[in-house]
Amino acid sequence: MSHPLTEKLNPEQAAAVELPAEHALILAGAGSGKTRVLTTRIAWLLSTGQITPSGLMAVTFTNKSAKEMLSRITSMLPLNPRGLWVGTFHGLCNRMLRLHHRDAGLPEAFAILDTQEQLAAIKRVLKLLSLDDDKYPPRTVQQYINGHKENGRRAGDVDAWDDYSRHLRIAYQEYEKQCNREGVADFSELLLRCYELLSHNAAIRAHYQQRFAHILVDEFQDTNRLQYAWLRLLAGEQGAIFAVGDDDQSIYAFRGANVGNMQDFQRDYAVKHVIRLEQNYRSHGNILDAANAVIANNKQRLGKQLWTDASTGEPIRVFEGASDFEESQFIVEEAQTLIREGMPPSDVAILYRSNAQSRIIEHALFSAGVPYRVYGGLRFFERQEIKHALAYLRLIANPSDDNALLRVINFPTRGIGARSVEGVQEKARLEGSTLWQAACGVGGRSAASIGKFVHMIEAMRNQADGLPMTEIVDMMLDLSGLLEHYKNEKDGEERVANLEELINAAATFSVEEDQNPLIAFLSHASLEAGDHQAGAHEEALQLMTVHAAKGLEFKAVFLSGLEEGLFPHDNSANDPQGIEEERRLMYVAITRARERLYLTLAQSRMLHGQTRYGVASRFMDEIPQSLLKFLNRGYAPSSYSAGTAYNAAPAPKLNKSTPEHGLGIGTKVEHHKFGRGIVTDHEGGATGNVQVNFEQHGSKWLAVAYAKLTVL
DNA sequence: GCATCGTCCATTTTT
DNA sequence: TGGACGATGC
Repeated sequence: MSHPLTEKLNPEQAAAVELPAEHALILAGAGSGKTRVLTTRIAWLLSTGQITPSGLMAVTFTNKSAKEMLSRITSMLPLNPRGLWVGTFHGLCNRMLRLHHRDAGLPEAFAILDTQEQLAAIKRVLKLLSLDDDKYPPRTVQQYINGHKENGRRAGDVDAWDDYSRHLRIAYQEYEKQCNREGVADFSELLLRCYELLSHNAAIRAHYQQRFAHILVDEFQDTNRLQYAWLRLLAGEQGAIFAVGDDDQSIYAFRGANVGNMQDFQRDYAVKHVIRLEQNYRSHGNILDAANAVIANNKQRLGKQLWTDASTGEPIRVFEGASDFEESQFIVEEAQTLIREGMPPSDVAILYRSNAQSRIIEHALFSAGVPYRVYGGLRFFERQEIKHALAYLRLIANPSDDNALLRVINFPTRGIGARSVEGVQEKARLEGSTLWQAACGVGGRSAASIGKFVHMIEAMRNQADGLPMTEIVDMMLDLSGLLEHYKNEKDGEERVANLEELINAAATFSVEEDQNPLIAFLSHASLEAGDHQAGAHEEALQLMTVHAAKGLEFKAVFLSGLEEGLFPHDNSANDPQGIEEERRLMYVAITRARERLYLTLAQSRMLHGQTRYGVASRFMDEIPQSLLKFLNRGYAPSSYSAGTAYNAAPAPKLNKSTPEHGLGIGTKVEHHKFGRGIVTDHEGGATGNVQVNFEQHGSKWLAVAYAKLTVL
């Protein structure tokens, strides 16, 4: 007897959907239908009457997946998505903080600082404290602050043991004060503040604990400690947490994600229900076998093995270019062939480990006239003109927002120079007030221009009251002179168009009845910076980093730059944890492909202005040779890295000539002890030394006369 | 206030 | 190599 909702699911999926109202951990492999399970679970809970829409919460990391989840739920059940608490961690915390802003100690119209704005705010703090930029780089301080917040620590909770750490703590402390004075919250603040709201306020905590009988979490492996603590607080004694995740796809440790939360969750709640979703509906057999083989090398795993009903499919194709140029060339030609044979360009992805690799590929694509789209560019709400417009809107909502004030006090220019601004800042510092308060009472030389600015903002505030959102934006663009400014600017057409698009965005933005539209719109702008660029679904090749590809799938995938140093990246090479994360990244990359996978690498690559000679990635060797098909001239089956590669196409030389001993850069050699390697540098002629990058033993300098190197 | 020059740096990134 | 950012000069 199965429920209609679960009829089309496999046994594990169905079992997960129909679990009792108790804590559960679903280990969902790549392509195993985890979103489907999550949304069907929600629909099942609702349609069987176990819960009402207001009794559940579903948390995701990105707006995209939150939207996806909502739309899938509403397609299964007739529901008003408004009442559902489905959203991102940040979005849901924001929602709670707005509802209880007084208890949370925040002004109603608190602004949300994005990463850039937080950095700007930190720079101001450092300046105020006269902390040296070189010794205390703003970015480091930012990481320090966010790191502590993500572990639930306020400045007062932080340890300091020497001058340096004491200064960092002071900076954190001052930053906290400044944010409170200005009524702003950064991203991690949303979470921490919400956590504190729940932990300090028993009534509010009890309310939500009673309300949310079911809490469903997507991408659980990406949660940080604070998010986990927040979930625990919300669940309380009665709430059931349904956590879905894949430890093998944990690739965000560098930004605080703690895979350990999965084990902690099992332990903390003595989770009885652990279900593995291992049937993959995405990729052909060979691709899955490769992914399984690679990830099997990781020690720290909860354990999973993907399988499929699909056929073995094609072999995985390997191409090794003599240079990065040749590699790109190959990718472009091959992609063109695929397209010619009828594959939709948007179903072909070119993936790389780091953004810098995209340039040469883009160049090749551009030269060949192949349309492509790079993910990860500037997003709508991050554009300069939009940021300026938003700053005005923020001042309307909350004039204490110093960040916003500084951004636009003299933009468009209105005769308030750096000196005048410093004057206001000094006054504010002395009075312990916000810039706005200081600006209101400014006298002296700059009084006139600053007074005009103050009056302008006040006029906007007065006019905005009661107006619909579009008219507020329209009025602001007019009174501020922003639109005028960009209209007069040469090449300003696109910016003008973007500002007009902002009016559109305001028009299509809908708010719930009890919300202040301006505040809601500003939250929306901060929390959903907007899709990367227009034209997401254009018929074009898709270029992106492996990180950005997580969650996506393509018929054909080119995975480029498979060299030691790049993938796995040098910076992760030294610690086992780092290598395991890189390997998970490799696993994510492989499992993006449905039917065809290309692995490409280059013997030489331009990096930081210098030619580097690399060795094939260790991850290549972890894939069984039987799954691979080498497209270049024949490779020996055991190891095809440097040593066994073809020796046609001499590697491009630096400005060094080949020395007498013949061991020029790029020569493949073998050493009796270190094995195969490739010459990467030399000095001192025939009696001198050569630098060899060995496959197994890394880079070494050797004396030519003694080393007994065999040229391969 | 803006342009230009030099210096420094160089995974991955959503909210 | 090239971009981003800060200091310098008009």
